[in-house]
Amino acid sequence: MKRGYHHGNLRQALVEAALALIAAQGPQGFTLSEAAKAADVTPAAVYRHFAGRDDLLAEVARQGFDIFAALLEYAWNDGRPSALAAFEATGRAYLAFARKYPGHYQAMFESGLQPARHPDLAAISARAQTTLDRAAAGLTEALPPHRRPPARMISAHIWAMSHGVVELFLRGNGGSQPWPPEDLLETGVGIYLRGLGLLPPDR
Amino acid sequence: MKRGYHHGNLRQALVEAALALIAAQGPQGFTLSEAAKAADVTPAAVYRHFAGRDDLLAEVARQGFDIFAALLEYAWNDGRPSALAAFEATGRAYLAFARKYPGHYQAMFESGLQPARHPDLAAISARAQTTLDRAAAGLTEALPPHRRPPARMISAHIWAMSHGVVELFLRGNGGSQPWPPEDLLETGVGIYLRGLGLLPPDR
DNA sequence: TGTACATCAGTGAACGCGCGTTCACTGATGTAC
DNA sequence: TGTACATCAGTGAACGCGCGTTCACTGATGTAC
Repeated sequence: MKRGYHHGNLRQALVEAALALIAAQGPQGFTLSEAAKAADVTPAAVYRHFAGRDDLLAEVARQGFDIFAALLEYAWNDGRPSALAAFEATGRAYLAFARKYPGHYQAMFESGLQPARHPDLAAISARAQTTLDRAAAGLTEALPPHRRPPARMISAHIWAMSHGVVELFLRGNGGSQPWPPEDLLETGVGIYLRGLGLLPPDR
Repeated sequence: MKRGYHHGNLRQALVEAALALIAAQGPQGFTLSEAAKAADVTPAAVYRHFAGRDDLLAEVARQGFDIFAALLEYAWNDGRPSALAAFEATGRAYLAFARKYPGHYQAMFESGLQPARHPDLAAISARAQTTLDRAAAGLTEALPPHRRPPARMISAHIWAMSHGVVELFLRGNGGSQPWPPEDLLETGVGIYLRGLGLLPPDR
């Protein structure tokens, strides 16, 4: 793509360069200078669009949370066709996001940046959390109140298992397993739902 | 502690300095130079004991896997007093290890070093994996064969949930939750075991 | 329609810093006689 | 028991490198008249 002195959309080009670097080398393999070079621009030019390295990284994470929340909401689809089916779709969407957007995922969960220092980040990540909570709440409505755990607890369990599968079996930190991550998550969530009493105990 | 020209046990002192740095600042916050400084020694002295930065980090991880495998084996205790109780103890031991040895844990699972490049590391981590597998296998013996999932799959599920709880709720990457990580893991594993048919469905 | 000018995105050089690593060396330790 | 000497753990200075960041600047763009 030709360009002259002015880039056109350097801000987004830098975000995408950062994404590629993170996806290829992990969140610590990303440097401001390399992102600038990948965008065919001097490192100093970055400062026209971001306050510095951390700010660029935060923007990557912010866009990630945006996509993440949208994907989860789409998968949840207001609990249709059934709370159970929608819940399972949400779990699958989690893993699909991690697989399809590895740069975003790592910026969000493995880059070590504190959401406290970027308030908009905390807000938008809360949106994703809310979707997970709603999916869990919809699920538990089928349960009699006396054995209905808090929705927030269920979403935490599912989130933990999903995140664990991503870190250990998608990223490979847990060595190789005989099953693809998708199958591991699906069976794990299935057993868990059986334990909640939402799936028949036998097979 | 007084010391003269010779340190006495610099090798282990460097490992411990690295552990403290990793625990305090994450696996990327550790540098060879700072570890040397913490051990009150010139950076060049490190090369008397390690091939370089990566080698020191790998030794930290190796010692971590050693402790980890031992703790899991101790908790499993050959399936006594019952396979179920021993399995639950193993799950608790996982989280206890992550809490008590944060430097080791991060070096093992978050430092991004490839076990392939350190063969002894791969071997010793397989030992921990084997303990988890055995615990899962002992557990499933109580199940009728027709609904007995592979032990390796069960251990992968539990490992994923445990690791997820550590990363999200112990390290704080998942925001704050109303429950301590220990409770989240305990309830999550409980529901999962119910789903396997190993705990009574009601309460 | 043409020109003067304000705006501001990107340049290029420079900075101080900490990193991992190397090298010739020094001085403490412990062993042989 | 005392001395000469080999061993080798740690020193101190230096290296090249890439990092994030700053600064005065330049030149493209688009608007006012």
